[in-house]
Amino acid sequence: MDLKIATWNINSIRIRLDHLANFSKEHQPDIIALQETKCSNEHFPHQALEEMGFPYRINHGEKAYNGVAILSRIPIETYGNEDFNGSQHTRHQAVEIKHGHTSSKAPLILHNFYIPAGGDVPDRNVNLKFGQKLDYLTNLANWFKDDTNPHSENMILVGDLNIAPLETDVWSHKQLLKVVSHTPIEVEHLKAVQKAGNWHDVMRHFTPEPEPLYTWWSYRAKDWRASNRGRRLDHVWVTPKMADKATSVEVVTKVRDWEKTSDHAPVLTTFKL
DNA sequence: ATGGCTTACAAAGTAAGA
Repeated sequence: MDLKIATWNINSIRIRLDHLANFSKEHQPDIIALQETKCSNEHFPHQALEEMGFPYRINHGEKAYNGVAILSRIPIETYGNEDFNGSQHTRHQAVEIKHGHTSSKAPLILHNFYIPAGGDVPDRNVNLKFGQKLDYLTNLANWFKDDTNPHSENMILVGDLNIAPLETDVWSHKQLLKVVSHTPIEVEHLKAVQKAGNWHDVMRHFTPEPEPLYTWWSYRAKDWRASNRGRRLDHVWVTPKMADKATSVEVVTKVRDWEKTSDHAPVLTTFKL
């Protein structure tokens, strides 16, 4: 079977329900992992999402900020959520995907992350948020290394990781070296997470360097396509067992053109199970 | 020219994004 998984920092789920409906209709994803839902569980728009064709929904949100959710057409069950830096922010949700095509005994796990943005100044001595971002990544790496945590050989990790690791993941490597999201210390921390879980970068498998690849463009540009000052902040990673099952990845830039859209474009990945 | 915009909020200016 084909399994289509989208990841999208939607920047408020409630204000963009129509966009979500249009995106779902056009691309027919089986599963959508959302970040920055900015919505407590109490106000989560279950009915609208049910009508959109997502009978399985897991929201892990809070009022006003952060928040992750996973919507699905096929059964999913929670596999846990972690607070990796003690901030009590809702930034992680893992689910088991019950796809029913069990060629392997190991469960198929999807991790959805919203990693802290990290504030303005890339120095933990003057900017607490930057320290919290680095700590989140350090603790995440340790969590993946620790065999007492629930892991599977079949895992997919998606989300807004808020770091553009490669030189061609940003519009200007030189001009962004001191800008939070592309500083060398953040890149090191992200690579440590990648190594700890033996994660493979699916987006760069299909679009190798040095081809530029972005998923986020600032709201402030008059014409985001013309200036094209993008960054690849959103990612799709897989464990080695899942790497050859991925058949395509698309950054759906068309959505970034929509009226009052998110500053992140959705990323759509297809797997053959 | 990276902050020019965008969001949430027991609402008029803050906080936060990145």
